Amino acid sequence: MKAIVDCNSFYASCERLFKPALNDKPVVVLSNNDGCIVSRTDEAKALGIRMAGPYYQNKAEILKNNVAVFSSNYHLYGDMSKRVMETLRLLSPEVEVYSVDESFLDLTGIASEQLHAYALFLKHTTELWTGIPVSVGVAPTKVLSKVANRLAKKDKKGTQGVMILETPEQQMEALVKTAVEDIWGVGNAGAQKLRMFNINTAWDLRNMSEAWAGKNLGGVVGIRLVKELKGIPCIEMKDPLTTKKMIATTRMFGRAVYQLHELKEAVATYIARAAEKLRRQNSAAGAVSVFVVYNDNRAHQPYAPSSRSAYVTLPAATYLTHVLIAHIMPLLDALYKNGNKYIKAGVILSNIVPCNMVQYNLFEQPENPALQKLMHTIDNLNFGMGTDILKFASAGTKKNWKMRQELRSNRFTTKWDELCLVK
DNA sequence: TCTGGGGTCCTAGGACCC
DNA sequence: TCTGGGGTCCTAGGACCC
Repeated sequence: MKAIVDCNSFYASCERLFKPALNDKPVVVLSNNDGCIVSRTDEAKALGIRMAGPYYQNKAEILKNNVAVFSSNYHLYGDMSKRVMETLRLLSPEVEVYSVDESFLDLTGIASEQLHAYALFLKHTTELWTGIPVSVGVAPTKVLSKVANRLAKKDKKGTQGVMILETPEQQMEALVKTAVEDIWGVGNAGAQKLRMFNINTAWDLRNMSEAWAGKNLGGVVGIRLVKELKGIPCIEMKDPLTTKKMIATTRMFGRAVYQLHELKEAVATYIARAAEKLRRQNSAAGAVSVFVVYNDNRAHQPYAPSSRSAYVTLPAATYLTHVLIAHIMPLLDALYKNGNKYIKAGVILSNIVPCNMVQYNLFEQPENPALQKLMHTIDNLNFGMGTDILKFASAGTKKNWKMRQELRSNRFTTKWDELCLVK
């Protein structure tokens, strides 16, 4: 059996933790640039505030109902996430961190009659140790455990935030109550197609043949999905040591940018951030691409931006920030068009390899060990003393293109000067 | 005025090889 | 008159996730 432990309204719960007066009150958290609503408490959901809805469109409703609003505070959420995951690792031998707010646990070896008590124990211990409320779904497959988790979360009183789907009867009851668009792995396109075939619930889909799913639901993906719904595991636990195959840093600008030198500053900053992530997993990148998003002046549609991108394969894989910058800047020169209004840019590192396996050739010599040490030192200083204590000159110093975050709470758990004060 | 950021996996189709 | 078949590798793009 597998469990999924999922934090309830994770970002909003992190904010509540340091403002207990907000317990039982509606709270929402916004995306970067205070653009969209990305986390809502049950009270905010009950007001009809939609997930991923633009903030400005919900502002009236938010003001009227006295909803507490926060900008994203990734220092705080990242640190709380780490605490939750560390707690789970102490309680269970095999934990796969699936996202910032959820993990799969392998429950092999726990007897049937113990499952419910164990799931409750996971939930209570996590909440006691971290202060973050969670829901737990348990089932033979990952897809079914997500079904269980969703129902547990929807009916917290009735289920105590825990649901086990072990017997065929339990599974049928849960699947009948789950609409196709609420199944993990079924998106908008898939749901529409299923509805056309008059397949409306997860139970309907479970009863289709694998051959049908293979033909109509995207080949192997569809077959896997139907099997998982039937209780046959196809999506296994992932090795926690796997490294990322792609590393991206992309941002909307806080205000539009017109000048090439500003665009270059922003992109150099993103490269530095991406290279940091690369070094953290001891990898090197063999290719890098850059893209810019802009509104040109002829565009009459209010939100119909265009984009351009460029790609370069490096002579040898590298994790050195300045080497990456040197390869990207000429691409940016070529992409830039004077007069365009730039609203976003990003870099994507790919062809990622472990840094001790870099292939050199006749013309590319291995990195100088001194440079390796320099990167290590920069990373350590930036980590210990705050991001951007040390940086490359090409990243600029003014950064007036940086994103807006007007409603950010304190970084209570990661900055000395922002600790919670107790009178 | 105003709509995020960072990932994974799969498929189709082209280039190339013998 | 008549012009194969099978395989691999790579890339772009779509769908999906939180």
